[in-house]
Amino acid sequence: MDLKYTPSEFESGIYKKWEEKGYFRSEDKSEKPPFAIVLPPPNVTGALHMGHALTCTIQDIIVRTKRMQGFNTVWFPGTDHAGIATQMVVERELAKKGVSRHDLGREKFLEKVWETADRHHDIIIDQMKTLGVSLDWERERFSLDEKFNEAVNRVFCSLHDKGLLYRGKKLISWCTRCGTALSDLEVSQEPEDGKLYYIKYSAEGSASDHVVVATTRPETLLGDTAVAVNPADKRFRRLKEKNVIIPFVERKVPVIADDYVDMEFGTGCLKITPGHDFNDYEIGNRHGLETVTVINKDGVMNENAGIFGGLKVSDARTLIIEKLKDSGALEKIEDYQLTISKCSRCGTVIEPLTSRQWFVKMDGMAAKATEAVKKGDIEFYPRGWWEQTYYNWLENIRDWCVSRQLWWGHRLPVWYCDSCDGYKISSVKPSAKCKCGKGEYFQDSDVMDTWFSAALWPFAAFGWPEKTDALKTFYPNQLMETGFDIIFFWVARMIMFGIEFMGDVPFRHVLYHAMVRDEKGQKMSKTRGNVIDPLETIKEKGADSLRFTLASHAGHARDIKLSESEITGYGNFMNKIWQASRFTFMSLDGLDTGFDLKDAVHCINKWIVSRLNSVAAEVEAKFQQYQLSDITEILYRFFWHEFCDWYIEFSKPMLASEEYGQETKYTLAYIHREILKLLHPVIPFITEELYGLNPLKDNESIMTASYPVPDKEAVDKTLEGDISLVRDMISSIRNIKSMYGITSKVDVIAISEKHGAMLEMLSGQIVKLAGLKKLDIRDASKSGAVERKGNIRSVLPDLELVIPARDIIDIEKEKTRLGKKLESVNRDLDMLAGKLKNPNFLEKARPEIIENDRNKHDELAKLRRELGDALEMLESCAVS
RNA sequence: GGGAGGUUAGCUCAGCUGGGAGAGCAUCUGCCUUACAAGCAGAGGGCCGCAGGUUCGAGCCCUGCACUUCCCACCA
Repeated sequence: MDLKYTPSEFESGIYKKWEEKGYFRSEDKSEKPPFAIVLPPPNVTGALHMGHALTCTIQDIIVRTKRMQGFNTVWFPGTDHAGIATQMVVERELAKKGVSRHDLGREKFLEKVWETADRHHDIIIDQMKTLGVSLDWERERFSLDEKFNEAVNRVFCSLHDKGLLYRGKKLISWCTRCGTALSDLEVSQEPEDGKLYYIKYSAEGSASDHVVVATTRPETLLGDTAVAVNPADKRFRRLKEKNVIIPFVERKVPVIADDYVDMEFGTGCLKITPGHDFNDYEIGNRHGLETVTVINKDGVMNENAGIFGGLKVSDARTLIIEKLKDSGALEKIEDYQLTISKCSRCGTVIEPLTSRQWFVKMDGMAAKATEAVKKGDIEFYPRGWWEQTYYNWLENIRDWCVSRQLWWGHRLPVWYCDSCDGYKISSVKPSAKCKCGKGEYFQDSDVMDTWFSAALWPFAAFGWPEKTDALKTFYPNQLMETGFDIIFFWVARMIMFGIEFMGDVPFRHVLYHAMVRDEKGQKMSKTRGNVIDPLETIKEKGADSLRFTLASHAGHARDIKLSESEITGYGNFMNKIWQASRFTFMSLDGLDTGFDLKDAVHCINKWIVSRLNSVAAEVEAKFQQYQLSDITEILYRFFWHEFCDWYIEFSKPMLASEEYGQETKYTLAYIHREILKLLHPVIPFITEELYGLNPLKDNESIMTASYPVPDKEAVDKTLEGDISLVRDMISSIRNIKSMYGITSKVDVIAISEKHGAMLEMLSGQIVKLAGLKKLDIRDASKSGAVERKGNIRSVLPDLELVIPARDIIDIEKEKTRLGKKLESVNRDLDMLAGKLKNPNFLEKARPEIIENDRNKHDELAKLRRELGDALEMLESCAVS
């Protein structure tokens, strides 16, 4: 065994072994209870980042724990084709060579995309393996594979049959760069400095009369089909049922009254462009207005824009402003802070325009999805955090535009007739002729929103629409672990489709993880240059260090601030585990592996077993709530500050003793093995490596070992308290020695009523750990002969320590030390006494609280007496 | 505009149905004590964001405010 912890030497080998042995496998049919979780499929757009490392770590911890607990555990792997995102990555690559996707053509372009997707896929899988994920690789799927396509088509057709899918010409968000329609979610609002233009529209039949409208998009006036005012606005009464004339296109449009118009804003007069604005579109619908489209899908003004036709939107705007100025129709320009819609993928300004697209009706499914969470069929963790957000979104949901004018994705299973308006929904080309009798069917060239297929993961992954055993066993999944940023994109839609197509929710629990940020709390991004690369980190510090660090942050906060130094810090813990293991193994010569733990009698051995079981119970409780950060903290503390700092130190003389040697060796090996098991889900590599060296290992891999089940019988709180007193005693002596700068060994007289026997048993260790020459244990009832005067004293509950040190004692120092202690005791005591005197407290507080406070009070009172006594003796000492 | 978080030691965060503030890291001091200097031992450090209120008792509950992060939203 190496003297130092060097993870690079064993991590990759261990992973290979796990894979070869098939430890990640799950069974379609099994006697064991199922535990299913689907990995949120990473996009094949690039390499993994810290966010992926976090989600993988969290899921792997849960999955490994469940597997060791005896569940038929499946962690389902896959990657997502990520339609628009991946297509864009490839388009960018091509753009560097000056090639567009249209230059290549659909088929050639898709070949390129597949190449890219495959390349990224391989990188991603390798990265995940490096991190140690225990995904059931044999089940791996791709969201664009053939079987997935079947499932997607099935759902599409079925939605259509149910009347939940329709084709409609509506105003939609259009990205002119991507050349596709987008769903609401794919549009982000960004603040921008803009201008508000005040433009005169002259009234029909009156050369002098006019209205002024305020707009941020003057170029859309070409598509205006009305001007709206508030019905209550007296200023515009004269124009009721009159027309105004749109400049340039000289169109007469009506002045209409609509409550939507805010009298206070701008001029109180609103230009209505139903063809290019969502509000206007609705107002237009209310008033039966014509919709005029002036902007084409390529972002160029069309023939309806008159002399501006053929200009790009931005150029048209500049020119219009110029011409309005020239004609005197531009009243003024104000600076204005506006929010602008942009394509969340490429940042291009969104053009709302009317287009024929496919929509999924959402309200019915949304209601059921809301209900499922309200009823508790699905629970969100952290509890209650995202529920409100989820409800709000579902309650205000709009129909989902699922068609995309992209090439990379699931092709719509829609077939149009080339000679009439007829169409058919079908996964395969319809064999029959169209009703019209003449036409041939051709397939829609559009593809589906990526999230459409993503919404099927929890059941499509297990073979749906076939009724597979896997589906029967693993649906609903037990858990979905993901980022809260895709709660609408993905989680809500999985829930809706799950209920719709499987008749049950897709998963029981949803665990949301935080966003990984840099140490200053800023988002990690390449442009900021603050990215911590998981692979680099693993190479330098090992996967376990990274995993432990990430897990230590996996509480229920929304942000994680990650720093390199922290990962290094937890690397120290890995080394500590390594070193303690070295000690363990080198101490086990002559171990009887058949020893029965129940035969161990030494209080220290019983104590550490008790502590182990207490800790296992704590971990179990935290695991129930997915409080992984608490688990890492508990285990860190237990391993380092109890097992290493105290147990190992106490065990040293015991290991060599004739009487306790055997039981101590066994206990040491046993505790070591059990802690490794508790730690394994978090830090799988080092624990596997060390488990293999533990003579008590009960199988060839810790992955197949059983997770520690807390044994209540083994927990002895009294014993834990007693040992705690011994620890306090040692700490207290160390404290005194440190204060006085005593480096030599000292004598200590310990006076106790009840703890004599235990102190006697542990005297060897106490002498060593506290740095004593001699420990003299006396019975409190017969301690009269102890000379306290002029000696250093320390008082613990039922334990008084006297250090004969007349020659070194510094009266003033000692007075300060004891005085400080007394002060703090007095403070607590006053507080307690005050409480216990308060009739209101005695009357209203819960009895157990009062009882508890009384006990505390009595204990402190005793301490105070003894401290006072000690101080008094110092005084008399000073005098004499 | 609506909604949800956050504010506790220098930093990162825990703090249970309200019982009287904790951890890790960092800092300071002393130690190469034969598992570990990536270590051991000891110590210091807090108007729990501000102001009210409820209560015998508030870091925790209520109200307001400040700062901050994030969602959602059609004010031209």
